[in-house]
Amino acid sequence: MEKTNTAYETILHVASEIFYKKGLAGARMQEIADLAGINKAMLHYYFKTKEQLFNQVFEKAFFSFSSRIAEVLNSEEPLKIKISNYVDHTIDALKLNRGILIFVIYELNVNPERITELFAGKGNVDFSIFKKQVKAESKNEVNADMLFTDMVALCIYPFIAQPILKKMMNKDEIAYRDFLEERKSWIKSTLISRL
Amino acid sequence: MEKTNTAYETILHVASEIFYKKGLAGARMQEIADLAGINKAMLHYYFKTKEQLFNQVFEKAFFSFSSRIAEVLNSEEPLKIKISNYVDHTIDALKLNRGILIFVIYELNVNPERITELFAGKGNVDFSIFKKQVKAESKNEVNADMLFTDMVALCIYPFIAQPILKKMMNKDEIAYRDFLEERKSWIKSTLISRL
DNA sequence: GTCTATAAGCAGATAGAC
DNA sequence: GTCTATCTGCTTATAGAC
Repeated sequence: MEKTNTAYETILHVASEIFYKKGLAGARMQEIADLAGINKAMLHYYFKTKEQLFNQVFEKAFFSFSSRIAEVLNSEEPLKIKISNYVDHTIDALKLNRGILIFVIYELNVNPERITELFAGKGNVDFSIFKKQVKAESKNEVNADMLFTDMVALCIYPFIAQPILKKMMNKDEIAYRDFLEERKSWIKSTLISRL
Repeated sequence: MEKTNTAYETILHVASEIFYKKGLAGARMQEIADLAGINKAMLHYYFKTKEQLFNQVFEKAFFSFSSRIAEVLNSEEPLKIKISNYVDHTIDALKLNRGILIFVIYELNVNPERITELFAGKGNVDFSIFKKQVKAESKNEVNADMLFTDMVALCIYPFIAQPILKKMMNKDEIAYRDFLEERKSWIKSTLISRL
């Protein structure tokens, strides 16, 4: 599929891969230029500075997480359906690309002030809706903060610790993918048993 | 190698703080020297290269996690006690220093080959003991891989995502610390209900 | 828009006196 | 062990021709 991407988009794409792997300080403009098939001068023509390029990459990456969370928290679905959807979508997405997860976690902690900036922008998540719903749809007066924290934790941790868990549990690539797939129903049953 | 020097210890300590915050590529030898109260030449006298210093810092940080996990997995305690101890110790330790967590996660993913090296060394964790114990002490034929993954996930995620969770849940420093404390019993009850 | 060449500055590492 | 001065190479960024 030969879609003529603009140079701008091509750069953003390859820059993502480099920044995911090496972070802001470790990435090299030369390497990004090489991967994009242009030279450094052209790269600086499209993005004045490295930081500027980095910011574009980060915002895009962050948005891919916050939008999914916002979707779950703000939709009209019943709670159990919401949870089930979140688990499935998150695990499927991270199976395709877990590099983005480490990247966002790291940068969010290296530069936490950025969060304020990003949260002020569009697509804000409204936690109060979720809280009300938990109150209405659970029988056990579940703490919504705990439930939400668990939901995200159980889904993303196996990707964060993937290299070390694979090693510890002695699983190869295929066995680990099966493990991740199995976790979907395991997580759902854990979360729903709390309601 | 004789490493009983005070300067040696001081350097390792301040280097940790810098590397935790900025990673290998982002850290500056000058900054480490300044914080340690020496100059760059002296720094290179004690640690020939930046990588060498980094490796020492990383191994120490990694060991602080793996030793606690090994302790839990290999001890003679009943399963429920083990789990309870792990939750308490992990949350207490991370309350004091969460920077180390982000650091280890990042470097473990940036350079996963390092794991092989470290796992081959001392203090290796033996997962099979834990597996046998779960089989013996649980009534529901619980999947030990899942249980272990959940245990770690539920404890460390609130520290990984601390800045963003604080923002989302609208908690200040004190409220967040209370939340973390509350999680101890919440997590234990979640895990034990699975057994 | 695209390129070559180069400026400007920084960071890791060493030489060598004391 | 400790210091000053310096080397060397790399990296971002720009100037300017086409």
